[in-house]
Amino acid sequence: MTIKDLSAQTGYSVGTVSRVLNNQPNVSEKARRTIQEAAAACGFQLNTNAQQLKQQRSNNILVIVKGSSNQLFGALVEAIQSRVAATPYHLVVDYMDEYYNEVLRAVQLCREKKPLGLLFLGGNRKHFLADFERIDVPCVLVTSDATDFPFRNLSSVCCDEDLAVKQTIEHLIDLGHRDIAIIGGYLERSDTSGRRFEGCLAAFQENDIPFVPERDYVSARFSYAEGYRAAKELLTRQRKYTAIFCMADVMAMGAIRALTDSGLRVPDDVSVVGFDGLPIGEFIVPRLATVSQSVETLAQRSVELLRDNIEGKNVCVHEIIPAQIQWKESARAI
Amino acid sequence: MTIKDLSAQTGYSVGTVSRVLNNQPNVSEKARRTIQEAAAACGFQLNTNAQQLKQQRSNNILVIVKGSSNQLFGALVEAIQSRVAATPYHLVVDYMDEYYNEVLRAVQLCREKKPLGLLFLGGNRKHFLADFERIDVPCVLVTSDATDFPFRNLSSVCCDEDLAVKQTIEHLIDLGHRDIAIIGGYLERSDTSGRRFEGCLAAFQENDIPFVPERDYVSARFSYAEGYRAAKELLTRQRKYTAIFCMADVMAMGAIRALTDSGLRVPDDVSVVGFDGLPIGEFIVPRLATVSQSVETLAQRSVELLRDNIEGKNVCVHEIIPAQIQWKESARAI
DNA sequence: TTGTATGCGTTATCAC
DNA sequence: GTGATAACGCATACAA
Repeated sequence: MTIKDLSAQTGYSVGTVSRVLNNQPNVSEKARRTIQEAAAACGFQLNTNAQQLKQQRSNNILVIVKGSSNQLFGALVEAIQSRVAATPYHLVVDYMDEYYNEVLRAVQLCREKKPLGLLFLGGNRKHFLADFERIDVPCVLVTSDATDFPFRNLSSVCCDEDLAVKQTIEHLIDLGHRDIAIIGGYLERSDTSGRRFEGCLAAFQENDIPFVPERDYVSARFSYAEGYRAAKELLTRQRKYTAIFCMADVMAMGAIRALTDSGLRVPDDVSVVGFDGLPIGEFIVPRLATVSQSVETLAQRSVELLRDNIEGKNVCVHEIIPAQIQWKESARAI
Repeated sequence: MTIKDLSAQTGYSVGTVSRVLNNQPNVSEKARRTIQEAAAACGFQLNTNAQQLKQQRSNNILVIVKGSSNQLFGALVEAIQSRVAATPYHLVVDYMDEYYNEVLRAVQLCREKKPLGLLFLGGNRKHFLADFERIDVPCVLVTSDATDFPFRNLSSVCCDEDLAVKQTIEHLIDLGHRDIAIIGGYLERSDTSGRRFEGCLAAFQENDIPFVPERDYVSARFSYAEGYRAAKELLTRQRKYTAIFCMADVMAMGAIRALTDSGLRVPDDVSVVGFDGLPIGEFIVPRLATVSQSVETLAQRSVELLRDNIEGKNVCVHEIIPAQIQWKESARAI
């Protein structure tokens, strides 16, 4: 079934059929009705390949997701999905390893899929500086800040993570904690971790709390298992910690399990704070104290921004969304 | 950049260029080398739309996911993704609400995307019987059984869920439990729930354990929040339960939180058992007793089966994968 | 308002 | 082994 068949069937030319099917003007009401009915009757659908070949573009928005064990991104993809569903565009999702080069992957996919725009869920500074110039469609970097990148087609939406982390650590300090350990990502590879690390450092320095990265920081991937491992490792170190801040909820949950397995109670013996605000955090025992990023807001703003740019607004915006610090049962005063 | 440019650049005709780029025979080694080098030099990539328009098909495998809060499917998608990445095919993922009609959606997407084959993550019996005949590409139903469907292009891969559930309940009975409640899906809408429910009934009947669905069964969606709600509801009922079996780990975790909030301890006061074997289950306190489905095996077999059929084997297979019952801390003998 | 004709980038069928 | 050339299904500029 092609527009040619539809043309033969209705007596109108393919031109008119095409115009009707694309809701274009300059078609008589009668022709429109006739053709629409005929199309509906046989469940006609335009051939996307022919359409896109002719128009030299797809109507896809591409999401590039760094790391699939990061549940936050899973939730984000879902939220983005439902927002894009309300637009004329299609969403194509591409997952890749946490530490691969997302920009090179994007360059590749742009050639292959010719998307209208790109959403990066997570991104590494070095990769962008090295190769982003090769991408010419509008992009939005989500959960990282692109303010000081020299690219006119790259917007960003993220939380004020460093500030939120700083305030979180400071609140731990207010609660009486002096021996605080951090579990986070590999700083040399993860900008997100770097930014959150800055927040930690600032809090420690301004409050004269001793913190020696080599001793008090453990690197891990963003997963339950690695959070578990990292906490176990902390327990082998000399210093005795009363609080652990984890740069992701999944790590925090792994850490809580590790502490429990070692006979420590959370929060009685050790307070644990995560980052992300995953739904599951509300349901574990104890409820997880965390820095919550609004998945809905992140999704909404990034899709809106991308749409604006796809549709010609041509603005490069860097939005900061406030993170919400949620003090729940897993942290306490000492 | 098109094969025309490549043709002009290398002096060979578009025919030869096309042959080289598709690894076809009847090309001289010299031509092959020259053209491959030229293509590599400018990072040439065939235009998928033109290709698929000409060939009248895509090289996509489509996954239709029912319900996105079901973490099991999330894990499955990931596992499937990595397996398909090792094939010549591309994976396109489509998410839909837990209770929509996945078959109608599939019919629609087949017209639109012309995939080589379909993977259904979850499926409803009624929907298949009503409309599946409209789909003519190879399909695999994952996590549900399609043995008694009259379709030659529908295979299936799933666990022996009813048996596993029956054994699980029987083991609860062996542990001394007599007052057992069930939290599951809406039976009229979820075949999966129906099948697991059969397992429950069989166990109760064969062991003469009283079970009245109206009193001892609560319907919920597959999410943390609904598991929480369902458990709270159980607590308002007359009967006092010593064990709750939940048809999904997410429900079980919600239920544990609800019990804890009501001053009950798990497993001391109430044992809780889930279904799925999600990674997080290993990390919550207490570790979740569960019926574990091997995500890896499900993914592997369903992709292999689909590939076989796409590549012409034309067999319709229904595989049963053994579920593993894992007794962990959230259940105990009384 | 409608019809006609051209070309998008590829593959595949022929001739050579 | 290689080179023309005709489709594939559609959008669109232009003619009517």
